[in-house]
Amino acid sequence: MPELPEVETVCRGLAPFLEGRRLVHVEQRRPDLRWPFPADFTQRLTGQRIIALRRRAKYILAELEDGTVLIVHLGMSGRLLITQGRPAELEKHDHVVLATEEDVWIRFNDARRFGAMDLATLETLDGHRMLAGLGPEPLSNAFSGPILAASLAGKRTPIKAALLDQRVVAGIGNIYACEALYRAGISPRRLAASVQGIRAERLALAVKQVLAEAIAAGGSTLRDYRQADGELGYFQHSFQVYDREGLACVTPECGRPLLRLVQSGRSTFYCARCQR
DNA sequence: GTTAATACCTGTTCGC
DNA sequence: TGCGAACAGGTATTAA
Repeated sequence: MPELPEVETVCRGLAPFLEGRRLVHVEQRRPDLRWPFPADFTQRLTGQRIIALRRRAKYILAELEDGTVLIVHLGMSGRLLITQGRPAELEKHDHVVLATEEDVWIRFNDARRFGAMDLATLETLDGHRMLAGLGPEPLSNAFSGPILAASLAGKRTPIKAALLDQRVVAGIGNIYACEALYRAGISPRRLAASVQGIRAERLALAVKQVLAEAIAAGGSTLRDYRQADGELGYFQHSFQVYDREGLACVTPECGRPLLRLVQSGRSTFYCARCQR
């Protein structure tokens, strides 16, 4: 389930193989993922040099030499597989295949097809429907306690749901929403509007810490990608509450069983004692 | 205008 | 063992 840290890890892992490289092969193997590909998708990419690879929220952005920007979203099951040389055979759900002049092959594999690819230009990027309206990058100075508090003011929805709202802060998914709330000691059921002052400060800090630690953990797995055939998209990371229903709260003086509840159709994991 | 529910998709897990 | 139901979840769309 790629959230911001996983996407950042994928981006960093791909950059050495793609930045400054020319795409000599672009193969689109079905008409759509979550949405249809642009009609001229392969034509606009083939032969282009990639100038830079970067991330915005959960999107990977590849800037091409003519100003085109390839937008990639991994959805929830999207993976990018890197091989030196053409793969002997493609796997099921390999939907897009790219190759560089250096004979590096990259496959976008996405069983559930919640992923997406689209094209924009540097000029139209900010207004692109996938990117317009995104909130601040949580790891940047554009995100802080006061900014979060202002964004939550008046919101009559649980704080958990608000954290998943990409307009409030970009890049957080279900897992890191749970983890950040646990770390901040805030109940997922708390009204978003009531997260102000010191609580908003704690939550903003928790979001930054949880994401930064996950990126650091992902970075340590990148070394392995560079050696063996790379599968970018997931990495193992240990969570304090996510998917730990019934297990003991890790806070030393607590140890109570963690609970699960469903909020707007999503599982939330939390400790009723440590989170208020 | 805001918030909640639903659709999309398929591999995996669980209960019978 | 086999089968079907439930579940996972990011985001656009629809409903309330």
